Amino acid sequence: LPTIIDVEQESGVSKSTISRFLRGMTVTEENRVKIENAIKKLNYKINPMASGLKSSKTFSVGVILPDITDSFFPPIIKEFEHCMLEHGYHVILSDYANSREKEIIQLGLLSDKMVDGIVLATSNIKADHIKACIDHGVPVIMLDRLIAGFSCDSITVDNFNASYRAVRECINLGHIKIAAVHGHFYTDGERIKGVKKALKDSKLPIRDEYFRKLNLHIDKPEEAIEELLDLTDPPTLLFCSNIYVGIGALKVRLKRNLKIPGELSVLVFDDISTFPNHDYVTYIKPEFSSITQPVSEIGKYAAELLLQRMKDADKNHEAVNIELKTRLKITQSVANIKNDLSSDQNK
Amino acid sequence: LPTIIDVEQESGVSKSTISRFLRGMTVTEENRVKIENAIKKLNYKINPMASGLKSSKTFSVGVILPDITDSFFPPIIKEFEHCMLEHGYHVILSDYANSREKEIIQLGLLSDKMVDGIVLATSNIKADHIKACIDHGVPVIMLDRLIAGFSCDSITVDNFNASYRAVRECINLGHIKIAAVHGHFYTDGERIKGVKKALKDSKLPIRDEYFRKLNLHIDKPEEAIEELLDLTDPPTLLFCSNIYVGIGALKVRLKRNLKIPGELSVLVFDDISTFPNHDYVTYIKPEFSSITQPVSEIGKYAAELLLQRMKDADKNHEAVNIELKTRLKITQSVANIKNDLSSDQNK
DNA sequence: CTGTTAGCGCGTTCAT
DNA sequence: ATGAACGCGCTAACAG
Repeated sequence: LPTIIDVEQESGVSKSTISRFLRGMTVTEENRVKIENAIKKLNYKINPMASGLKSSKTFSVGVILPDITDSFFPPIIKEFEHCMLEHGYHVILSDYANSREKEIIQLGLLSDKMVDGIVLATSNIKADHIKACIDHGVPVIMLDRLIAGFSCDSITVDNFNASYRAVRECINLGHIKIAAVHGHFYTDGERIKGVKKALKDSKLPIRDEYFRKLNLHIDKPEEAIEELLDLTDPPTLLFCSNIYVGIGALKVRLKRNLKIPGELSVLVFDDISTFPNHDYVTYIKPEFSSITQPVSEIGKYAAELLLQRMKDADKNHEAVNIELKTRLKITQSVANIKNDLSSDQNK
Repeated sequence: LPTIIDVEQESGVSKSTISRFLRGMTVTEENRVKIENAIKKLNYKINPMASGLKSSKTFSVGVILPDITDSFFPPIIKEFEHCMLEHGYHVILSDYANSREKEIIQLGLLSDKMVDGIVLATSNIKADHIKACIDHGVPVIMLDRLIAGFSCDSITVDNFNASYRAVRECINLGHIKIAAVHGHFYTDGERIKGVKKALKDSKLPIRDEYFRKLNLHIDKPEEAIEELLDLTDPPTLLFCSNIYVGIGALKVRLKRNLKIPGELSVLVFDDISTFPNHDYVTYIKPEFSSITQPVSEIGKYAAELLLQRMKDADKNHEAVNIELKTRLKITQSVANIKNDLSSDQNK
């Protein structure tokens, strides 16, 4: 492989001038031509390792995820990788298989590998590993999930507010008996807080038997949902705090031939039909009401924020929290109970 | 950051001995202790760029895919990344967005970046870029798709044989009017060859109007399927050459409330229910008959073959083609016509 | 098995 | 704007 010295000899220009040219600094028109010709002739490529040894830049960034087969992530990564590539960065993918320990290990490995930055969707509730990484000079952007009491750059969505507003809408449609099935992660927590706040603000009771917290790596949401349906006083509306619970609702629907919204109204945080290879669920009518996350934007903003942090890596920044807006779509899957009972209350 | 020289001073052992120790060569017990203590005390980490500058190894490999949101790939990548990590390699992800040109660019970029190896699911029909990459000393493993007339290490599945045998089974069940909807990629081609061979070997006619080749980036398989159904002499069995066509069949099924197998028997290459977040389709009965690909194994074998190639990079190997076995599952979605017509032919 | 020495290819002072 | 010289941190070839 040709080195910069070969270019030096071929072009007759000294290698420091070539090096300057290579990083976009001004060079005599005459030298520019000589250099370009020599580079083309030799098919010279800069050696990233030699370059990185001096500059301490690898031009690669890490993305650390709990599970790449979770269909939520690929669209985010796709956009992220696209943006990073435009700026000359490669993306290293790390799947930590929902293991908190492995997450910590992966973060350490990437940091040791001297990636220039990291995007992390954490499953941990302590942030020591992240703090250590940042202290080592590697900027970290938290994706989708935060850690309580830890301030860090992040990209999330309006979990709390979106859930709050969605449930308020359902309450306005007359729903009083509102249940929720959810997981035990950060996002689930925020969303359920929104649900409960909506109930509270509408002076509705929060009934413990209607709130089912699951470990979605173990528990089957469809079972929890069936149990809710089989209560002597079942809910009229089910809030599914994520796609897995939404899919659980779909299973129950298919299994019991459940009438939506006749027997149960359903609202899902996430929109199954927008997930990869899932568009066919739109043929199961009525579609579940949904809260759509802007996955491409999540990837885009993660890239932009990370690029910014890497640009001025030395400076101390305030942590920036970018909270993207979701889109609420109430479909026929949520019954208008109020209309049925008292149509005079409509404006 | 501490360097090997700091360890040298701290431990009193020369840096070349330290370097040897670091790459697992034998060292005096006495020195081992000194070195380990110094490393621990200083929290020394090897500098991958300085190391790579000498050894020309980055300990990272590239995976180049047409579309990471295609649910076929994430499980493969997951396993691949897992295996590579165990051997100290990181995985760089490159999505070329189904663009043949971008695929070529991405391969060049990764090769320039001096990754130690590459796994590629190509969309190209010429192999110049791959040849160039291998000539530069970067081993390439082709994944899922081959290029006609180009010999290269690869991991595929038994597209031809699996399709052949599946269709033979259906023919044995009495099917004569067999249609197929398929895409224009390598795998589709192999599978359709298998279908046609099965028809030929059973002395059944290959009716042009039953074979629909689509550009799945543009054409909607559900439309082609509906057209087949609306023929004056419609097929009794539909072969879907990939998951997208299978999903098209699912759409038609849901949209027209199609009776399976009453109005149409369906066989899909790929099993929708095994795709991420898709297990709920098992509640739509009867499940489509399917040919399941061993996705984890694909990732595992790709990793193993690549590791082997990187180990003895200088030697010239014969190209190895690993063809993994799929699993056929004929369900109630394929009608037993023969039984209905002539139960006396059963043994 | 150890330590000494000489680069790997490039970035970055300096003087000019 | 340019060229000469040094050093980034590590590995490998050598002599001991």
